[in-house]
Amino acid sequence: MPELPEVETIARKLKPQLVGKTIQDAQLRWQRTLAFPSPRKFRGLIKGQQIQNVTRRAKYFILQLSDFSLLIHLRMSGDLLIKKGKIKPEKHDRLILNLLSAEGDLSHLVFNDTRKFGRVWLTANAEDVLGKLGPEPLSRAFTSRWLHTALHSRHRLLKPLLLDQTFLAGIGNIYADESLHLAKLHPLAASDSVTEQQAEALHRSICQVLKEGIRRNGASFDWVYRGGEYHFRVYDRTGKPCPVCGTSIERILVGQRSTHFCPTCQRLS
DNA sequence: CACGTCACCTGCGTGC
DNA sequence: TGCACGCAGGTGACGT
Repeated sequence: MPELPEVETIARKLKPQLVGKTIQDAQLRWQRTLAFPSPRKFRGLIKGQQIQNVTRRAKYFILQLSDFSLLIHLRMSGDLLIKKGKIKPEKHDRLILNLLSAEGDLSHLVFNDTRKFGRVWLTANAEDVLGKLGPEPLSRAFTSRWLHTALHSRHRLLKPLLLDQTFLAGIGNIYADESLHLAKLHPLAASDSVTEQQAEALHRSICQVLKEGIRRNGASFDWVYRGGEYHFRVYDRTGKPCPVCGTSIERILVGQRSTHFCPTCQRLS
């Protein structure tokens, strides 16, 4: 489900509710949700850990604990919720952490994930999981110079390259389509054919759509994440008018992923 | 190295 | 109403 803006939105909301809480116990309700370590070790290690910070790297949540990092990836259908008091698990709750505040109040961090693709890691070395990720698009490391050079260091189609988390980390199917449209670049363009001006436009567009996503608290789909108000330009708008020129938005498959673009604004040279 | 295919999962909308 | 089918925000393991 969530891409960088959705994860950032959730992380900002969770942080004040989690920092300072102590993890009393964990209920793992779907074994494969836990990527590392084994369920037995996980439960032993996480008990008594205090949550010291909540941050984000790409589409991963990082819960900084006393002695470990708890990393969470929501993949397609995951969500993180806080519930207060006593609770009974819902159908798709995969992991529940029982939390205790300094005042002795009970609450729960619930990882709900319909499709079971989401994963959780408990590790002393977060780099083992995050080490292969490309730069953060909203960091100072991501510049249009870097992007232009990086695009020319490979021969790939633009859209699949934007989705490659080792190239640039945090963009998913929505924001890839949205940034290519804003930059007036065709999703099937070859990465090493992009001019310096086009790379500048793409850099600007990526930053703009991600910031817009964060400002609007992410995008919403009625069946999963609610509350966000990011407005799609092309994504999920097949047959509807391009907001720039009015041409009908087209949908094609690129690398097995649904891809939306304006055939007038985004020419393949 | 680049790309295609499949696997992992459940649920929803569509059309017959 | 029932049922088959296609589709979904992600990633990783294969094979060519």
